[in-house]
Amino acid sequence: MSSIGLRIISLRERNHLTQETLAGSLGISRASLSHYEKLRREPDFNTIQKIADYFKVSVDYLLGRTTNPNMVLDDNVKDFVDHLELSDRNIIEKFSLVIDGRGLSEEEAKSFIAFVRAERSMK
Amino acid sequence: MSSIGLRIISLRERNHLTQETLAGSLGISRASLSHYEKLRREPDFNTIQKIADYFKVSVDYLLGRTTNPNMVLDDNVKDFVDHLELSDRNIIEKFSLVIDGRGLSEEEAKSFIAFVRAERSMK
DNA sequence: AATAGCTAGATACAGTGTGTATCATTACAT
DNA sequence: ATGTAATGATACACACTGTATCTAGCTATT
Repeated sequence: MSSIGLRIISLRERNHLTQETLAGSLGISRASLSHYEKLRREPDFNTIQKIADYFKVSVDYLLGRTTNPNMVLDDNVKDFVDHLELSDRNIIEKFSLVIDGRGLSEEEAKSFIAFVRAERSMK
Repeated sequence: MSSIGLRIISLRERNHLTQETLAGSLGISRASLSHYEKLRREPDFNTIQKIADYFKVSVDYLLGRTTNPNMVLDDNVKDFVDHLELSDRNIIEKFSLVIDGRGLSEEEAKSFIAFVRAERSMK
């Protein structure tokens, strides 16, 4: 059902962290973290968001609702700009433009980018 | 901190549902739903995912996170646009939109939003 | 092989948080 | 005013969580 345990394990090991160190960073006990990984306990919203923030993934990813851990950080403009040399298509795939919790379709995002370029070229 | 309560209220009212009917659809008691909306209780992951699925939004959105990859997209885009709850200005501030290395001016962003709305309203 | 050190899984229990029934309150129409 | 629908608030039994602690596996060193 839920894959949050496997996701946390994967993220933790990918970053070469022990349960001990990660738990410390999250401000919880190692035992609690172990429980989350082994699906014996469910972290509360505060904790799951700390985990998401720590690994810079979405909560939906942690919950196994999406396979894409990438995300747009609203205040991380630099990261966004770093990827602007990609094609429109890649930009769209890399970042999900979201308004009010719901994403733009790929078509809309493409139109958006083309629209801004057209506007600018007029000046 | 968490805005899940307001999000649920907003989604529920947008869809003209009472606590009673929504709670029924989610398989929980009305009292529980009321608690979630008033931030007296935290739904477990199973329930919050039911809510996300029901309204076709992400869990990240429900939690009031500003990041949001891989949305569950709703085909009814027009309905979505009709119910944008943020002002244009808030949308602009929220996204820090950048194209071709240049941040969108407020004017550009407004044009974009108007553009998307116009596009969507045609469907 | 034995030991030590590190890491993670399992368990028990006190304490906290949750779901629900129930009551109170508000809003609104008649 | 009265009735009705909807929501907010409260109390309590119960379930779940966080943590300490114990156990076990693994690796390196001697």
